[in-house]
Amino acid sequence: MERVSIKTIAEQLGISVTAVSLVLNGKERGETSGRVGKEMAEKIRQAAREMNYEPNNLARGLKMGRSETIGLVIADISNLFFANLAFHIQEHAEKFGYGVIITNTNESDLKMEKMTKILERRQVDGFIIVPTEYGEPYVRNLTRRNIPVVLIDRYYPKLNVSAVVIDNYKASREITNNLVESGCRHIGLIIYKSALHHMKERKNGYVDELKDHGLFNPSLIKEVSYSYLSEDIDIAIESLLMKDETIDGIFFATNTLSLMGLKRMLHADPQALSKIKVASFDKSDAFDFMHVTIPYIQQPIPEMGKSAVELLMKQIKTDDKEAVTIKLQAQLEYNKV
Amino acid sequence: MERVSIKTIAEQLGISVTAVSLVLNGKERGETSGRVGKEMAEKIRQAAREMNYEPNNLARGLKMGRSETIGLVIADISNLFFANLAFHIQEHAEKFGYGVIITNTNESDLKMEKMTKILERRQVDGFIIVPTEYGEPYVRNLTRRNIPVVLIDRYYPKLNVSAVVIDNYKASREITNNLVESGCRHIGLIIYKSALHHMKERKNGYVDELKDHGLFNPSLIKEVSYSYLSEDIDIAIESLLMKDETIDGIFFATNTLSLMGLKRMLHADPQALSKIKVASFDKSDAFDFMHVTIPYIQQPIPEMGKSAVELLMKQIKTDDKEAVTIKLQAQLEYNKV
DNA sequence: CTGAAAGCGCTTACAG
DNA sequence: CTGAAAGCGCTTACAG
Repeated sequence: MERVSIKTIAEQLGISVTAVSLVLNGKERGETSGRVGKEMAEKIRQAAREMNYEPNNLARGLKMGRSETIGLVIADISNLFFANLAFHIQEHAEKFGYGVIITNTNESDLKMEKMTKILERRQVDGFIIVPTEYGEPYVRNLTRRNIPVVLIDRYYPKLNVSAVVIDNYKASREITNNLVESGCRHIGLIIYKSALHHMKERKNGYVDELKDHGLFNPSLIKEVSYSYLSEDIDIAIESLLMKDETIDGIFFATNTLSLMGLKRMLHADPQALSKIKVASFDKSDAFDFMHVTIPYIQQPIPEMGKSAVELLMKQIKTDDKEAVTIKLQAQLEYNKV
Repeated sequence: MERVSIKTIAEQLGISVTAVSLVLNGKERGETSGRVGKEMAEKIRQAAREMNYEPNNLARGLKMGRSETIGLVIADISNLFFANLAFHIQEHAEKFGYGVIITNTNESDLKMEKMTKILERRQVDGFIIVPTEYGEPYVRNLTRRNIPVVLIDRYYPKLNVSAVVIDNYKASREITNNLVESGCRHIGLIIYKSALHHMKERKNGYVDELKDHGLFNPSLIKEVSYSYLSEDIDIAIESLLMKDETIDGIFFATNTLSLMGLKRMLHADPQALSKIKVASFDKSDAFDFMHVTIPYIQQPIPEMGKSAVELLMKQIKTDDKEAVTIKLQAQLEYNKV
């Protein structure tokens, strides 16, 4: 059971590898390149089938200078939001005959540098990256060398790179407004302490919306750090619940934050949700089990994945390296009570 | 900004590519192959650094016949269990300098065939596969050609292939017994209708344990189909809750089933959990928000990923293709109430 | 200690 | 209509 290559087939049939390659790539009728007779073409195809020929994509990639592989750099594949994103990126890449190598950064810029380097060695044709805090230089390093890159979910505003994001500021205002409309007057925010632009936008949306209503109170903003998440959330919830009896709403800036925050809230006070209305960015499975309405921002994950792949493909297939930022619409939705 | 190859460096330094390759691979002191002088070696390393040389893994893979890539074939990356598994497989593969290409089958055997083929063309050195129902021929097709394969989470009992699984039968008995011990007498089972061995084991564990207690009632087993999941679960819950007033326990055979089943249960009757005790395979985030104790089987996901990678590496690096089945211990755990 | 050369499996410009 | 040959970027047996 030897490895069967194009050469094996050629020898078997007593013809040239050229003919075999041409036919198997459907180029036997090409203009510039040679043509192969109809019956010979059929013979080749049959032989390939019989011998279970499978092309070697490594060799093809080496010759063509294209690996037909996308490097996906995300924060953490075990986070449901990113897992969903990865799923859709993959499904869509497949339609272009592209494979996806997934790597995790765990929100570390050092790992981001490492992962982009590893993927580059593997000759990926382009990158889809969920950029981390302080990871800007590594993205710039890629684009400077004209390597196709599309950022997703987040982006660096000062960097001229294609990106697929949602309007975080607008979504944040919208959901904050929703809390206000439903009667909340003292709305806390639990958000990551981060230099990332989308976090700032979420914060600004909340701040501006509350200011417009004359309800802004900076002491109700609790910033937690990714590295000490569990501890910080405990403290944040504690301080919002205990120290401020008037609190009647909490906006969680991500699904992880809402999941952990809700646990802590309900642990501290099982009746907390009857006094405090909760809203969140992204959905969590747990929402469907709360007995109160929870508005959340539903990001259009399938479209985000699709757009990112398409933007990247355009960069790969053409020389059009112009940076395009696609802002998709997020929806305000509610859990089923 | 031209692509810098080993040749570029060689020309720059006026030496042979042999020397450059040897040094950059740390083989300048090799026994059989040539040796390179110390100062020349240093010069080469420095040039590589200065020129930002990155090796081309495609070329290396083609020459070596190894791509240092693992093909991961799972059912669905957006399922939390598999996402976690993928995460740990990746983290561990990285330690061996291996990358992971992830593909989804969505539980379809046809996609399994397609994905293994695609990954083979990409010259992956081995496969880690969560096998689907009726996917046996495609796994056999790989092993027959001596391609390294490790099955994970599930396996085909008749196929002699390495696998990393847990003792589903035992875990199922254990958790069923737990329900019995806590007083349940009429325990329903909601499980996938599937020919997959691990599902049968979960079912058998439940059946045998109940028989031992004289509590077995076949009409309490509800098998749902993957393709009509939502509808089937509705029907199953309906029939367990409505038609059988005596039911006092339900064992869900996977986390997806328990998540959807719980939603349906609580929708039908918000007080359902005070009358019916629930147990599950695998944890769901929602459990922490239930106000009752839910025992669940915690699979050792990090160890599963680690073992699978190690088994595969052994197959790849040695000629030892002997099939090894690793059965890991699952833990019975509880949500925090 | 060092280099010329073959070859991994492909694609394709070039020459018949 | 068809084939011989070069070359993608590596590694390594072989010969000096």
